[in-house]
Amino acid sequence: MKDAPTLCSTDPTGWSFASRPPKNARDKIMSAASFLFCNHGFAASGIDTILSRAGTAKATLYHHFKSKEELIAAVLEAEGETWREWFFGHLAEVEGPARTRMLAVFDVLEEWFSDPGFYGCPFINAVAEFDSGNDAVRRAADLHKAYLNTWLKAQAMEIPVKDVEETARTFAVLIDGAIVAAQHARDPSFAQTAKSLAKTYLEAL
Amino acid sequence: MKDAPTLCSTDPTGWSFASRPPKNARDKIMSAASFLFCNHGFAASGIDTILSRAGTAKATLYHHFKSKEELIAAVLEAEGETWREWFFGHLAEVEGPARTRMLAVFDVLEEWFSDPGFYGCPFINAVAEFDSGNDAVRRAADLHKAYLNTWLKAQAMEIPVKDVEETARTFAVLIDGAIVAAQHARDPSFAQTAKSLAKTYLEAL
DNA sequence: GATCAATTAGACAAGTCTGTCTTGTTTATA
DNA sequence: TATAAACAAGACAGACTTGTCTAATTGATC
Repeated sequence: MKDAPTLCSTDPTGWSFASRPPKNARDKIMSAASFLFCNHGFAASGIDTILSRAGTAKATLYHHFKSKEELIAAVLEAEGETWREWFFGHLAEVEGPARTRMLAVFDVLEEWFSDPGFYGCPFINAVAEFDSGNDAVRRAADLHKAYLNTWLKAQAMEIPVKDVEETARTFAVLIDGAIVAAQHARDPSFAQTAKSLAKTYLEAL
Repeated sequence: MKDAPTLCSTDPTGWSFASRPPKNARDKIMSAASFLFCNHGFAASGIDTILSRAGTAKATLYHHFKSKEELIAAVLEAEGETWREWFFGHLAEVEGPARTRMLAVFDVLEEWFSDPGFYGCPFINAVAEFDSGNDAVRRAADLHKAYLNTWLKAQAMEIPVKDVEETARTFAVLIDGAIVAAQHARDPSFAQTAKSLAKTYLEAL
């Protein structure tokens, strides 16, 4: 896996979205939008600000995306894909049984939390801001959660555990809790709090 | 304790903020703003929309609050106070040792999650939307978290546990995780997932 | 070299946003 | 009853919003 996370949060220069200097205008826009949405919120980031950061023309943005809403959805999808690639990539490198991999989740999370530009999970933040007001956002968030849930269930089956679904739900609570607690307190070590809780849970199964 | 929660989320009519039919214009504005901020987001709720819902005049709003930012801060403070009164009030009624009270947290949470108008935690949502962009919001969120932390530590000392601070952190992760998971999946039963995890944690101490 | 898509630059429309101000009315209280 | 605070109604300013449109320019491909 790459040594540095490739999330939008990790690079204040903003060239972080996919994989370094974006050449075409579309990527430049996505990169700038990712950075601004994640750091200042979706509604708070205006089209003109995004364009000014991207250094592109307005007509170009509306050539690639039919509306701001579509841009938001595209950014969330791309951001999610980048994140999952990084996250699951790290976990795939973990040696040992599925149980070890499940616990390693929280070490990878801590690395994420430790990034100076960590802003929380874009999907949690997006649902917090829009919730019922934007179907595309909800769909993107649901998809992201589904990916995570699938991975967790696969690990749980491999351990194996009796109630795979419940184990996945348990880890979902721990992951979300660690993210939010770390974001609010600006303290990456909440990942370790969640990890030792996860260890206790697995031992008690 | 009152039989019905008094949170802004619980009453679509919007007369829920503090304690039923608000008489003065200030309360009407707070009530309308609470409802709209919580259900549609802070940036998405315009002053005119709030005024139209509150049935008050614009000059009245700016007579009581010097800006929208101040209104947001006031709403968060009031919303937090109402929530804590309801939450800790419920828990104070729980009979038995501190350990039982700690676990009852998740039953009270489930009741909250089960409200049809449950929109997640206003503070989590506010930090997600503003984060670094609004000091008053962060202060209100920090204060809310501090209240919860104090309560958790008091219970942990009463149990008693060895590391009071770590137990409080553990419960903070569980509570935040349950809130976010329940909000995203629209499934109140995540409270019980967190509860059984908490039980395992306390038993393993 | 010609053609077509991508892009730039910016004016512009039409609406929304917060916040101010004026004028007059209600309400509570001393 | 007199006085002051609270409130209503709404015009208005000025800035900002998303999105459209025109016109000129670049770049790649046939």
